[in-house]
Amino acid sequence: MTSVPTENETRQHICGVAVSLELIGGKWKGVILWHLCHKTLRFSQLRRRLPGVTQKMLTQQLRELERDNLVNRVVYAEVPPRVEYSLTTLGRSLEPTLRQLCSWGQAYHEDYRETSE
Amino acid sequence: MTSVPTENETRQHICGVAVSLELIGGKWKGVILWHLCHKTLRFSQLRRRLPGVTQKMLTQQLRELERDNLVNRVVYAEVPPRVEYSLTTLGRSLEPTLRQLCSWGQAYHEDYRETSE
DNA sequence: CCCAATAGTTTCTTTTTGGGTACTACCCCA
DNA sequence: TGGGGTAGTACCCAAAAAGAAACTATTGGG
Repeated sequence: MTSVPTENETRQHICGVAVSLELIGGKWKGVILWHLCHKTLRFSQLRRRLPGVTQKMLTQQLRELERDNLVNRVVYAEVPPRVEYSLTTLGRSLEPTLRQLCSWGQAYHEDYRETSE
Repeated sequence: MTSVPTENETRQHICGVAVSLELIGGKWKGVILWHLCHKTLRFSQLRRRLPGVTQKMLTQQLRELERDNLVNRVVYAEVPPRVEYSLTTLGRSLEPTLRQLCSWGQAYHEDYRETSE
């Protein structure tokens, strides 16, 4: 199971790769999840870790991750407000994949700097 | 190395996850690579395996994958034309990651069908 | 002579994604 | 009284991604 699709198995069989990429693709989601792998973070901490993200984008992406059951959002009724984001069990199950994406991407970046420099 | 970034390591250190997702993100690239993991395919074969893809999108995505050194494009000077796409060594190094994305996505799809049905 | 098949390109349009700016509410603190 | 920190919303706009449709070249086959 979950193997490369064979010649005659390509019918209406949902592609797991497509499903995953719909959930963690886009400019911010993968990176958000990766930071939350490390530890629970509040909104402003996450924001500081994502150079260039706007409040709107961060909120939006977090809401979608929450909707997709990858991230927990916990609001503390304090002043100033505190909202903490953490991975759900399902989100945590992505950790090995994120780890691989991270190390592959770093290796790529190191080996292929020349193309962009 | 390639671990979850620690509190005081978050400076200008490129995020591998972001690099990877830039390369394999989008609606088609991951799936294209996944099919090419299995075997070399010509344009029309790939097209049939990607329900809904237009010629334009497929060409465009393949050109980008080629530019990023993940895919080889070999043109045979025949009539009718034949162009074969295969993974480069670098592309092949993504196989474990794609495998994980695939099985994670399939599991997600099976467990969370209820939300969309 | 016309059609089919392959691997595209071109142009136009729509949809999705991302981003800028301003605004809110709450309370503490000086 | 007013500024700062937190976690947002609302509204509008630009850019990028995706898609639809029509067009090209080539040559073998009927």
